[in-house]
Amino acid sequence: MAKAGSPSKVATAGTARSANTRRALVDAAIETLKEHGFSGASARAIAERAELNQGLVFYHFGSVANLLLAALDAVSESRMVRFSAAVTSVSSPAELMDVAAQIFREDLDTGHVTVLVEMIAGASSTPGLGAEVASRIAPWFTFTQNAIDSTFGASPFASLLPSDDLAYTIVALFLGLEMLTHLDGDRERALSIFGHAQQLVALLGAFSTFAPPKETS
Amino acid sequence: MAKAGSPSKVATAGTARSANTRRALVDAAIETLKEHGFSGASARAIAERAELNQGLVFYHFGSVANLLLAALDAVSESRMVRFSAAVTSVSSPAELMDVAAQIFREDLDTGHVTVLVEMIAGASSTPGLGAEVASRIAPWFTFTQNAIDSTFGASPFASLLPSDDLAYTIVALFLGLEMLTHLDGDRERALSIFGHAQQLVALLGAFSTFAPPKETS
DNA sequence: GTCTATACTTGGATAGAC
DNA sequence: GTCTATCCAAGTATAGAC
Repeated sequence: MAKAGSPSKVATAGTARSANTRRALVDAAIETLKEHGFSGASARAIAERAELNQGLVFYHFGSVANLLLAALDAVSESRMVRFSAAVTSVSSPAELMDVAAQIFREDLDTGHVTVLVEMIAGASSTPGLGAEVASRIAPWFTFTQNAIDSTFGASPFASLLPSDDLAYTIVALFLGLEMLTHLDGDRERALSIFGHAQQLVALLGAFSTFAPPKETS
Repeated sequence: MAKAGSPSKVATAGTARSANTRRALVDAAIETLKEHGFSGASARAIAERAELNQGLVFYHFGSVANLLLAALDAVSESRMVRFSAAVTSVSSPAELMDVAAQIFREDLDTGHVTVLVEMIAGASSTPGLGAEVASRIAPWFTFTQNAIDSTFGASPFASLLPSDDLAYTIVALFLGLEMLTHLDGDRERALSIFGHAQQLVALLGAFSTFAPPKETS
């Protein structure tokens, strides 16, 4: 499946300025994905933005698809760090909603979710890419599910809406809202929706007692 | 904005076999979008599938982007017809949920929503395409909102979740679920989620009386 | 080991044939 | 008016320079 070659293939540890070049390419790939989408993220376009020779894409990553996956890894990791930090300070469903809204706002500004969306949508163009993207999205489901479990876990609502399905739904909603917002440029619409969701959670809280702050292990 | 030319430009009524060629190209464009996504939907790929000369794309539609928009129009119209028919027989929120689940299942099978998703995600590649796609998505918001108003309209929940925001959310959820399902191939997951939504609506119905079947005008 | 110059392939677009 | 043969630009990939 992967072609054997001498230099880097998929992700050589490498040393020296190689790392700099790779980082520059990954950064440029992220920006290009945000600005011109998957179909606009060619080796030439990315290299031009990084002010590097186009051939370096293939030397360091083997293919454009591999570089884009590295870009997806980078944003995914950075977002996961940010998410984790934000969620640790959360103890109630209402607070979790606040964090979710805040995170969504940030993602809208930074364009990080756009990278996910473009990679998912672009996955169907290249054989095998879908599976690679899917394995990189998977952590988001478990992360979201954990966040739900540790706040809504003891709530009576948990029984009629399993947290894995809810997590899947929330990720889908994030992606869908990002896509539409990116399309129509109507930031306020999505933020208004998060506002309603916050109210709704508050209302649900009035009907029943939720789980107390649950420390992480 | 649009380049003036002799033959068809954007959508000439045309006559004779021209219409056949155009239809064949549109059909092939839809299939190509479903199978290879926006970035794989080149003039060559589409024409090859239609067994037509690649240059016909430009003669009949002026550009690949215009052909893809025509494809979006076609699926959008066909889905709108299907939707409208399904919704007219609906009189309660529970029934509306049934119809929504049914429609989603159909869209998953036919791949119609994939076309929307690919066009939205691909819009950022070509200047001006985003606005065109947005104007073709807009009817879906108003349609969804109308469906909500005529079933949930008199419900007390309408006050805490405006129907336009709810419609936007539902469209976003549709797109997001389709994207994820297409990625991981897990049909059952999305259908399970619709099942929970149906239960939830039923539960809400138990808390309060909903509006009676409201005839269209 | 790192990078550049070059080869080759695919895609968009049109001049001109029918 | 409809379509095809052809042109040029952009994309991927690599052989070879440093």
